[in-house]
Amino acid sequence: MFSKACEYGIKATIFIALKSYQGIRVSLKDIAGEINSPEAFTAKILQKLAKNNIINSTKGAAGGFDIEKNKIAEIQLAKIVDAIDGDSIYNGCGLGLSICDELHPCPVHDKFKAVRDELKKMLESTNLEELALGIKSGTSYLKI
Amino acid sequence: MFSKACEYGIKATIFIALKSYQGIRVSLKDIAGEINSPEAFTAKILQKLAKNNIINSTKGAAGGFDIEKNKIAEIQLAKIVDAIDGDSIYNGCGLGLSICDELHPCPVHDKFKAVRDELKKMLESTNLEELALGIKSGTSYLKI
DNA sequence: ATTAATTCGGACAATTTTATCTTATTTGTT
DNA sequence: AACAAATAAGATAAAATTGTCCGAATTAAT
Repeated sequence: MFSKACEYGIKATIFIALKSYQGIRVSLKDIAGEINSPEAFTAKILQKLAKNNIINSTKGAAGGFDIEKNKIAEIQLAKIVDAIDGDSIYNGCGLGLSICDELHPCPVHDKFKAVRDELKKMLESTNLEELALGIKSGTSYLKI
Repeated sequence: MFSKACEYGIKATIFIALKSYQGIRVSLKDIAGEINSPEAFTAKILQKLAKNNIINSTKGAAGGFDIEKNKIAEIQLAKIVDAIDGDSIYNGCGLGLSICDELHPCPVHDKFKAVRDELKKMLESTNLEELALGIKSGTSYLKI
């Protein structure tokens, strides 16, 4: 459904949010260890997230990544997905047509639209706070 | 959402179904031209569909691909997707965890489950006949 | 100032997906 | 039987995605 990069990006952001609530800035190494992802590849993804103003990155010793506490509840999953994979998942044509709309629909246009709209709605209505909370309370997990 | 191979596969199968209703067996060249796909790559996909008993392939002069008329309404989108992309789209974990279930869910497990279940339901309830009909009646299109 | 711990950025490498080419095989037609 | 028109199958190539490495830049601590 999503690219590997996007999967890592979502997990990383959740972990950073969780630690940010505790006032802790986390390093790349911590993140990669926690979400079980390749370090250097994760670094690239974090850079992208930082450039999209989803996370803060701080260079130097004692540097790392964090998110302002009061921003966490305002960051939707859609924003993360958009930063990494773009919006083609819920906007592009299901069969890859470059033009596909009500006037010139692909054979599955309507059927896909329903599913994609629900996906979009879900991504837009899910925020980082609730996801981080799930990890904190031990009802969900970031690895294995 | 789906791989390019799967997109081509779906479009090809719809076109083959449409022609099969008219008693016409279509060649690889016709198919690739109609759905605007690379010929040799499309050939590989058709082979896979044939091996999965979704389409028939006939070798030799006057050969090509077709589907028994009475099978067309029985072939669901899910069957085509499954043959080409497998079932990971609606069965795998949204964040790529190898184990992700009610007992050990990823942070987005429940939210994704809803969307994926709808996708699955849609794929399983959509059959080739209705898709081919859309093309036939000119209400949907296979290219551009 | 020096050092150590970090992220950044660019180059590179491996893997997967997509696409192509070439040769074999099959089959209808002459 | 020979030929032409197809698909099958394997090898190869190109492109995209995923993953790695290394030197540069930044910053806190000593």
